[in-house]
Amino acid sequence: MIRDSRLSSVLHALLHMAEHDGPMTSEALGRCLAANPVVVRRTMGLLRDAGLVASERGHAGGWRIVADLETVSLRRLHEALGEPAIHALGHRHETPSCLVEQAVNAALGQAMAEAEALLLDRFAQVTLADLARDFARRHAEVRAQKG
Amino acid sequence: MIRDSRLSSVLHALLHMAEHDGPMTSEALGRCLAANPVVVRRTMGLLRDAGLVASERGHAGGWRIVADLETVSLRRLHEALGEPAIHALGHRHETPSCLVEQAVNAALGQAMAEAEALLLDRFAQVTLADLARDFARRHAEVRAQKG
DNA sequence: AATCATGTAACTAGTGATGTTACATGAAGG
DNA sequence: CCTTCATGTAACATCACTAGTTACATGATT
Ligand code: FES
Ligand code: FES
Repeated sequence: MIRDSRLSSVLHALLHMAEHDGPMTSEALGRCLAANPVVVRRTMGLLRDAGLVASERGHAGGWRIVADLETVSLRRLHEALGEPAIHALGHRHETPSCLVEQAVNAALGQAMAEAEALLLDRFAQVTLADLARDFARRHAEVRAQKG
Repeated sequence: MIRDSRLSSVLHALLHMAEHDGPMTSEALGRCLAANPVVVRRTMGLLRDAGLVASERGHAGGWRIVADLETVSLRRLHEALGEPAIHALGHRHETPSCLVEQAVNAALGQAMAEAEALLLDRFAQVTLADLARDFARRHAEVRAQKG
């Protein structure tokens, strides 16, 4: 089980919703993601708290996007999910008194900080609209091959 | 205990060993790392399998470095540890049939691959000797401040 | 009123490093 | 020889975290 696939999940869900008319229920999204509806609510609830989606109960209820696809970047979604840890590696002690460990943490920490900065920068430069366009391109390719 | 701190641990241990005459026991290293001696053996055993350190039993036994500090990079240590996953994030499905998920995985995967490549590159450019020199510099700084 | 769908709490499952106990194996010293 | 020391390794517990599941309350629509 990979550690955290929520960013991947919400992206899949959001693009689905973008291509879909009207709200989508947690159960429908759960079927698409092969995930449990309660987990969908749990995760989408974080996006709702961030003002990116809205939820409604009752008949014809479900989830819908309330943000502009052009302005929502992967980084904003990452933040909406609570900025979970990106790296699986870490230090043993954060603020060691030992000089050796300080040297080790400095070297490791700098490399990891650079990698994290790069990743967040890439995340900031990709929007939901970009992904929707990429999907449309892939879709057209497949149709062209079949036809 | 939140994440994988083995690379940090072995770096700390190796630099300790580098500054120390004769082999160091797992118990002594465990005291320095605030770790269990069995865990030390477990982790150092991977470095031994990679030919970076040697272990001996009995009186005056313990661990010692058998590689050149100048040639052992953080990346080589990372490999010796079995190249554990660097990212805490991941995809839900690796090879999805759904085009939406393919687009999502492509975008996420590229960003993560770039970040991982950068991190491994930084790891490749730092050797144990570099860290030892950094430690010596910090040590001199502290002595200068005290004196 | 019945139905649908979210909101949320509470619990379980699975994963992987780390902690711990226990015992076998081999090397040095007496 | 035999005691001591230290590694080698198995087996199991612990911890943190996401994901899965069950159960029930709440609110909106019909
Ligand atoms: S399963 Fe619905 S588009 Fe991915
Ligand atoms: S505790 Fe020994 S140098 Fe870090």
